[in-house]
Amino acid sequence: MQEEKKGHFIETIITEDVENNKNDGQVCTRFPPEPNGFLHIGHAKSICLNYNMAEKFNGKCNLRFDDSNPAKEKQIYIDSIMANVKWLGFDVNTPLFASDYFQRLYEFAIELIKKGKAYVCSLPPDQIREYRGTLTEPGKNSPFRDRPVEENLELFDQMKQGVFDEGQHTLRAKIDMSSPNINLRDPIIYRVKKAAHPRTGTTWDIYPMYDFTHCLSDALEGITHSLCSLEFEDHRPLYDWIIEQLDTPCHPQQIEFARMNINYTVLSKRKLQRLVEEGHVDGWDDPRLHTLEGMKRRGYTPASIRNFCDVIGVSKKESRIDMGLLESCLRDDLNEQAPRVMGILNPLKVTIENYPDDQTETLDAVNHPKKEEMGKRQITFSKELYIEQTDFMEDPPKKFFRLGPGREVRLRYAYFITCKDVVKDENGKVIELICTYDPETRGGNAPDGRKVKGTIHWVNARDCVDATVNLYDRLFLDEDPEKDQDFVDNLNPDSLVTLDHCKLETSLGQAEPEKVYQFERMGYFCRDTKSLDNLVFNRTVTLRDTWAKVGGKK
RNA sequence: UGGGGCGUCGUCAAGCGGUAAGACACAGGGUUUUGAUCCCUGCAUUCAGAGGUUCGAAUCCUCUCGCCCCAGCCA
Repeated sequence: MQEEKKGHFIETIITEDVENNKNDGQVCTRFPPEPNGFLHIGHAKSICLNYNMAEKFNGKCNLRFDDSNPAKEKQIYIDSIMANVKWLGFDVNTPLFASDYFQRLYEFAIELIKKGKAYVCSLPPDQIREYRGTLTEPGKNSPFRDRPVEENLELFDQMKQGVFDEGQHTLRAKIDMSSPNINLRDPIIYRVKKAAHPRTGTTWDIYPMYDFTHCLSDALEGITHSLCSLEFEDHRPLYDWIIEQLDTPCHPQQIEFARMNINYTVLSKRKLQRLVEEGHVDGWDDPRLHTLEGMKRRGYTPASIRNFCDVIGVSKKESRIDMGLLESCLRDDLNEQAPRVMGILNPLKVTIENYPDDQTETLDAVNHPKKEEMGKRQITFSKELYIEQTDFMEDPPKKFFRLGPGREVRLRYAYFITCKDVVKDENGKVIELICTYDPETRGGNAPDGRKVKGTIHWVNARDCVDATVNLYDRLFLDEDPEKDQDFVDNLNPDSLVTLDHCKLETSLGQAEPEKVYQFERMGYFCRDTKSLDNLVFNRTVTLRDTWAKVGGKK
């Protein structure tokens, strides 16, 4: 009854199709990755779009690998892609492969030849290019364009038998060499390729090209709406042409949308690959990368990514989304889900001079301020503590609510403490604070109603664990890393800062991998899955920090 | 200079002839044992520009400008 919103343009199109009972009112989409690399956040947009449209209209979405180029495809990519799609929360129980259609595709090619709509061209690659013409000049017909059907059939069969080398012959669709749309200038639909295919091995010596494979695979699967990115808009006439020539089960409708771009990062396979190969990052799953593997390791949740894809919308306008929006979606989810803990990144020793030397007491701490069901945990307190270096200033400005000489603050869940003295090393660096505590403020409230401006986090120096923490920041300095420069020259030298000997509350010693915790006041962190032998945490994202923004600190 | 697309707030994005949704960001204010969260409030007399049609246009027409994609036996 409140469902009045129209949705994006693709949803509008599908809605109308269903209302008009097109395809019997059925909706079937597909996500068609080529297994030649790892998935990134841009793919997530397509995944969510396709699966969501299918779900919304009670249809289904096929995960279909577009594996028609054995020279570039590998099983590890297939495995990773499946794992990523599943991780995002979508069904991958029955993956499909274009390679499963190779025999049928071959038969379709024969049908085309018999109809006089395709021919074997024996022009070498450079000649094919020359004959194709340019953007402004028409191409010219191949001298092999009018080969008799029988000869075409025979040659094509020989191509299949493997009697020719790569590049010697191709099968081309006979369309129009003078078309202003270059894709229609007798496009190659089959080529000789002697590489072993991850799934079909060496059974084939010829492989269908994308334009031939994709539309026919869609048709064979009964896809109703074939959603792809803008650069395929020029291919649509070819998509339709092929379907129209052949006797196919249906004629899917190709609809194009703009792919995702995000500022301060790069998303193309080629660029990601270069970052990995040149060693600018740790690998495909480096937490600074927006590959799904990297984001997972960074601590991104599937829900946050799905929500992000939902929030950014779908249109035909090329856009660059603000990284801040991605982070906002992340924080939204993490704020709800992440249990709170305390951890000190840059420790500053604090000694409570009026606290009994050997005493240790236990205090209650809630795991989530708004979700009582997440329970409580107990933390210990003693004479020796650690607080964050940034929570103390020797000469604090008026608006600084934290600790300074003579100032009083609340230690979260514990007591009010007052800084009495500052201990420095020979270089004048503050290395320890001597404080007193008010025994009356146990739990954090003063019976006399006294207020403090600040509450800071802390850790018991006698009961904590040592950890290494990776602080990640955006990988590039400029919003558009490619503007006027090679993007690798724009890498942020501080995109990774590693901190050793961070002091965390003991419970974190058993932190589960892939679980994200909020280190109160510091951000969200998760155990690094690549270094489980040691206690290493990755910062997923910082907390919003108005104080830092005002210029209070770095 | 061929063809195909796109131009609405800083960034995304609704809008489909009836007088500019929402989100993020930003700026104020409130609550708060995270300077977090949460909660209010503000934030496009204007829709790339110029003409035109109309009682009325971001929405229709014309022209202009800007940006993206296409000449792989990649997808």
